[in-house]
Amino acid sequence: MQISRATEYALLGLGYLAKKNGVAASAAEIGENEKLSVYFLRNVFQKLRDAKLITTKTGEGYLLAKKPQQISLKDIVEAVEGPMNIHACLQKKNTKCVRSGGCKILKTWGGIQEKFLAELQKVRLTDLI
Amino acid sequence: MQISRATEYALLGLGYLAKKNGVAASAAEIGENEKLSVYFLRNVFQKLRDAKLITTKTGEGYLLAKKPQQISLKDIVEAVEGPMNIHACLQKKNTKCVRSGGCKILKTWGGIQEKFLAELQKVRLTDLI
DNA sequence: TTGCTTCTACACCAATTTTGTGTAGAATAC
DNA sequence: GTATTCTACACAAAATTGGTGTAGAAGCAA
Repeated sequence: MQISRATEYALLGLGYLAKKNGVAASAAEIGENEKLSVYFLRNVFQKLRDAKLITTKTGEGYLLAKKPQQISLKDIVEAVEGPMNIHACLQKKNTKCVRSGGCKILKTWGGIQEKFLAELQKVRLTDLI
Repeated sequence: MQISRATEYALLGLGYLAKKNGVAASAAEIGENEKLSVYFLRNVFQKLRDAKLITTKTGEGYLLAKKPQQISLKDIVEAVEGPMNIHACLQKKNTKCVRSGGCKILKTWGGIQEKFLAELQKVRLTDLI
């Protein structure tokens, strides 16, 4: 299991913004300073904007929408990767599981996922810079 | 983030073996009963064998190598997906990170990963069937 | 021995996801 | 108006995942 590069882009980009402390930074500037593909960065930041973690100003760049303290790692990961679902049941929704142990497995993963998300929630952007 | 289908195959297959309680089951039998691709199942079981979670007997099938109580979810996940590494640093090994917040991020993910693995370690195959 | 079953160790391929590129256009500031 | 930068796509290369196929070896039983 791996955290995707997209999430890493988000963390580095947001970290950069946090350090600018309220001053907007363009995709070009962030890419330059953090050695990231500007093109890919733009895609990732679009998702962060959709999730309202940043605001944008055409002609100026990106800004954090909240204080770094108020942005959790969970917020970031979910913004970039979509709502997390550690275990994807092979079964289609609304059909009864045909497998011998299916549901027990699902419940177990559910518990693990909850704890994992709780850990992500604890970490704030301020802890990463 | 998602658990791969391969892991799901492993869990279902191992669960099936656990229920057979010491009687060997062939890939064909497991595939039939759990509604899984026999071809893919074979690939996954090869990995479980390399990790010594199961033993094989040509002509008969697969057997658990240990008691279900002694096989943890961590064992299974690591056997199938390889040693886990939640965060893959963009940086090449042995080069200093050029990014502004890189190392802090890496350390944080490391801690989260440890807790996650500890959770997986707690769960035994017996808990899944 | 022969025949049957089943695993083994590949190689291969299709589908999907991830990562990255490119561009026309709209918004904003100066 | 001009320069800058985001926006909303579409596109494509690369990597991964999921799945298929096969020749061969190993074990077992008659």
